[in-house]
Amino acid sequence: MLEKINIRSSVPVYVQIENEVRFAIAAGKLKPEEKLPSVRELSERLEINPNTIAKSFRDLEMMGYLYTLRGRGIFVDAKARDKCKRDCRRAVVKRLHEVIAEARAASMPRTEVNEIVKVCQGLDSNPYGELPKEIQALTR
Amino acid sequence: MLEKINIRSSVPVYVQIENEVRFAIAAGKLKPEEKLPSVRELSERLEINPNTIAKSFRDLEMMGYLYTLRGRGIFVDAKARDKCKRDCRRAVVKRLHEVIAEARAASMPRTEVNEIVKVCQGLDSNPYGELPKEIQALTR
Amino acid sequence: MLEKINIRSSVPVYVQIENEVRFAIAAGKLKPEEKLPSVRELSERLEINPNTIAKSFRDLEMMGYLYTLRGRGIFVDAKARDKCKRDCRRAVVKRLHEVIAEARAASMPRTEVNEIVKVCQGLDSNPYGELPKEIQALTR
Amino acid sequence: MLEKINIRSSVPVYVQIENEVRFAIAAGKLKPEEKLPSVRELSERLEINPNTIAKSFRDLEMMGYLYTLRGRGIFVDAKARDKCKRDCRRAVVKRLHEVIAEARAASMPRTEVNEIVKVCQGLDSNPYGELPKEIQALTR
DNA sequence: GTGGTCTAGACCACA
DNA sequence: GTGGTCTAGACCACA
Repeated sequence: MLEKINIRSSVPVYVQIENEVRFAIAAGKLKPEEKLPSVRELSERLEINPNTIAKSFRDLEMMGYLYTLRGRGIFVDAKARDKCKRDCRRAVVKRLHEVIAEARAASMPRTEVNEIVKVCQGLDSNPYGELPKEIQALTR
Repeated sequence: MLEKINIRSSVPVYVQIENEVRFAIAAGKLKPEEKLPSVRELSERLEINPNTIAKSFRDLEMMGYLYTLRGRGIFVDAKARDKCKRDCRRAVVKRLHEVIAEARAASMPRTEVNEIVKVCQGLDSNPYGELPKEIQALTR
Repeated sequence: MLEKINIRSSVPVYVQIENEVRFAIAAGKLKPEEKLPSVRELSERLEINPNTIAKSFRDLEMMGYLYTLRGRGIFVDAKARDKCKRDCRRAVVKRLHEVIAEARAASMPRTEVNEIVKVCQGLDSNPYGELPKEIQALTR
Repeated sequence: MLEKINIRSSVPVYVQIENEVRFAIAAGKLKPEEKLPSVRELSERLEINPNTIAKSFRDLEMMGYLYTLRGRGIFVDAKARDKCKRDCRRAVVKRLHEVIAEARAASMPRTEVNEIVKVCQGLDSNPYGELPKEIQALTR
């Protein structure tokens, strides 16, 4: 978990971290009541400013996914998974709508959009990493 | 053209303007060699600072979509349309890949993604405006 | 004369006109006391705003190259040729210095600069038109 | 680096900054991955508005010479040097062609051009500063 | 601390 | 009339 952070991505680092954690909770990789790695450990491992990681955890706590036990660490909320799934779905809906509306605005044929979706669905890649070659092939 | 600017969107105004122009070129609504409205006129019509409009036009010129004739105005480059289509396609591919990879990471079933795509494809909405009710219904 | 105006050049149209006239005087193609074409005729022939042509002629008059006889036209000053040669030389010196100093700043070897100069000296091309193919070959 | 900005020059300040940075990259004074001074620091040191500096950096980023890491700073792109050399060469070729073609148009003898080039090559002066006395001597 | 966005407005070059 | 340059300064996102 959290090995996929890409500081060159246009997606802010703190958003990438928040997303990684939420995706992990939604996917059941982070279990209810499981302890997260400490800010310090992550900061060193990922070579990311501790303030950035702390901000992500603070945000996730405010959103109700995590809770802090002072002196012990940060833990996954027991009811986080369902909430996570709903929120991830909401985000996906909003962004798919935006991209597809843009494609319409540029009068890209719907069939092309469908083909691109099909190729993307067939992969299992890091959203913030370099584009896989199957995707790069589509951009020509 | 260019009536859709939404100053409340998190997408910066200058990016919205650039996108609107590119979509219009790609869709053939702005013809090669056609003159764009003047910076001042747009600034008044859209109630946006002329510097912001000028920045968008400058960017689009650097990208090769527009060219300036001093004292006359700003025009659509003769070869802009093909370039625009390619670039718009590239952007759509990149972003669709990102969203769908996120959905995978959150282990959202592929069938759900397909359903959302289907609904979005059935609409013709402003990418930066308020979410249409059909889309809002999907977020619950 | 004055057929070489290129409205797409980054050199302003009025400067191109002024230069063309000065070069023609320096080269002896425009003789002392010779009458220039009227603003109106040039404006129509070159498809250039009459204000622009009038500005060029006004400037050239202020610089002492031309004089106006009201109702008759604009004429080349009798002593213009020597002055023109001096001024052209001055401009060439100033600009050659600037470009060569830039080449030094970018640490381009002096030998390369000399080679480029040699190729340019071998041609007889329009300064404001498209680059001739011998020059384009040098830019790779 | 960047001490040579001349606000009285007719070359716009942001262009001078862009050129200084490009020359420094081409000459190897700015190394790949090196961090540039911050916008604020330069703004204070050079007494130039931060917006102007930021514009230069933004342009250089769009041209592929620099990249930004949010919250960290602006850095030299790893592949910038070769690109820079090519682009600087291209600019020198284009401008040398223009000046020399002007000299031809004014029927200045080629030998004179060669002499001026020779003197310029013997100096190491700031392209945008005052003309050195050796050059001024040539303009009489 | 870093850079990015946007507004307001002066002033200029150009056609 | 057209766009370009530059300053000043507010406010924001990010690390």
